[in-house]
Amino acid sequence: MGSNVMAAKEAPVGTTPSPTFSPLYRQIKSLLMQRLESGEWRPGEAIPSESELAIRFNVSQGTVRKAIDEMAAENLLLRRQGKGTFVASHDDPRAFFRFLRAVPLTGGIEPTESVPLECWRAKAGPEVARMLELNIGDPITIVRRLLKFAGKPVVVDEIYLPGSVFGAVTLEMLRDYKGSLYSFFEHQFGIRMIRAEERLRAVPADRASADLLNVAEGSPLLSVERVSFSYADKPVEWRRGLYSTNEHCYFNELG
Amino acid sequence: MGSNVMAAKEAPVGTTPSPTFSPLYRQIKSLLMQRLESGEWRPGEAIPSESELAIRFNVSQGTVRKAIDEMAAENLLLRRQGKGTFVASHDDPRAFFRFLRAVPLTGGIEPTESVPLECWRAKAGPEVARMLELNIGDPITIVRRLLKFAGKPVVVDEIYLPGSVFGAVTLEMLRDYKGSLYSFFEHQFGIRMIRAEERLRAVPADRASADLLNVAEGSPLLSVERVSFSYADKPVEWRRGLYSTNEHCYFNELG
DNA sequence: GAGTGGTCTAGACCACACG
DNA sequence: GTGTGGTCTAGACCACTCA
Repeated sequence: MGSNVMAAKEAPVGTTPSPTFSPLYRQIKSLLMQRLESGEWRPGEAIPSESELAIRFNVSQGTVRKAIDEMAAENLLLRRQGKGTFVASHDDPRAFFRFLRAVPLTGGIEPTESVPLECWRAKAGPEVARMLELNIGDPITIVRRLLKFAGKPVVVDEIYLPGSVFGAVTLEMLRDYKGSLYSFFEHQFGIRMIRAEERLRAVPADRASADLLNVAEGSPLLSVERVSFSYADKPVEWRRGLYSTNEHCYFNELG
Repeated sequence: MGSNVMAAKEAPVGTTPSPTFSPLYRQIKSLLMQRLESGEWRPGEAIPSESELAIRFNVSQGTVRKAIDEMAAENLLLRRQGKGTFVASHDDPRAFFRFLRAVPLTGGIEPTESVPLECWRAKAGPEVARMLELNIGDPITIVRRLLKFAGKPVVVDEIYLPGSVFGAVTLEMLRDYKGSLYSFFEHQFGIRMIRAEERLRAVPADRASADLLNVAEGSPLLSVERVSFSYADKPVEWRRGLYSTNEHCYFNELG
């Protein structure tokens, strides 16, 4: 019908048969993504209603709906019937469990507790620089913390953060904060993690980790290396966790 | 409009505010699931077109579409524009990678090869019985096999199957079959795996596994225990894999 | 009751595959 | 060209939340 936000076709021009065709709802999705990335709508806040967005973008409500559908499926937005559509947040316990796959072998759930151990500044070495798309020597912030399940130590994490964003993190801030680490990043630094890649291996326990986890030096630990991404696939955290898997395991569902 | 396949509301009757409301498209989805479970449409085959299903079920095409959308999102169906909608199959290499998360540390992909080692009958012990929802003592079939990446051994699997379904499996059949194990199950036994749960731990290598994987006895291995489910959440496979993670890792994406 | 998301419909048109 | 899935629209009505 009426003229839309942008041309329905982004000029093929080239020789390929259908190079860059993008349906309207994906263009709307892109616009919504831009709003999220720019921080115009913050985690936990409601975005405008479907009908208002439809008017604003000059498309039908169904088209807005399909854009939001996809973003809800990607856990970027959260729909609540009768209330509105909200920007996903790590304050939500569901997000917590999506990013922590350790569970007791016995089944059930146990109360978890994050114990920050250290926090210091350093310069990025080659590996961290590559993972976080930094230059070697760029400032980074490193956090070491222990994760306890039902009071028992289960995971030691070493977390590498770009100093440009997380330079102000201190051990005190971490200790004082009530909530998950990602919730902390969200509120204190305006960075929301939306996706992560993990690589798992089995490794022998080093002395320091063995002591922290109450296992014998050299006993097998589960090494979980993670790169977390914020909007626009920007890597903003690299971490390595060592999991004691005597009473817990890493749970994963394949579909 | 016209009368549909079933009542739009399944009589609340009780006192709860909205006990079992199920939208039309979910009822359609249930009907489609029944067709899949019954084997009326087999893996790889096309199901009737959306418009035909809409007529058959006396609903609009959009409603059928939404039902199929959900099933496609769950990897039960596969849509191919211009061709039709197909029952998902493990012949599809994409399914293979969804169920095998081992990748080279160096990145890239390597050719994989499954080497069946042994196949024998046994009776279900307490653990297997629980995992496969069998009775203790029920017949089971056990398969041991080695998974090689680029010619090198990386995973030893021990696979427990209910004898009632997989009693006819032999080492020769496994050796002769070209394709993945789940593809084999699909074609030879009509069982399609649609979902699996994995529990990962780090364990010391036993002598036999160490020899097969060319690692030292006692060195850390990644233990991956898996229960696979077919339609209607029926568990039909339990397996334990030991992964050598010196040159490979288990890759997982969190969203 | 007003506002929001959720469902369902009917119809038009587009993109793709295949003969 | 015919048939399939994919997009987009417009409108009606349902379910939920909150004031």
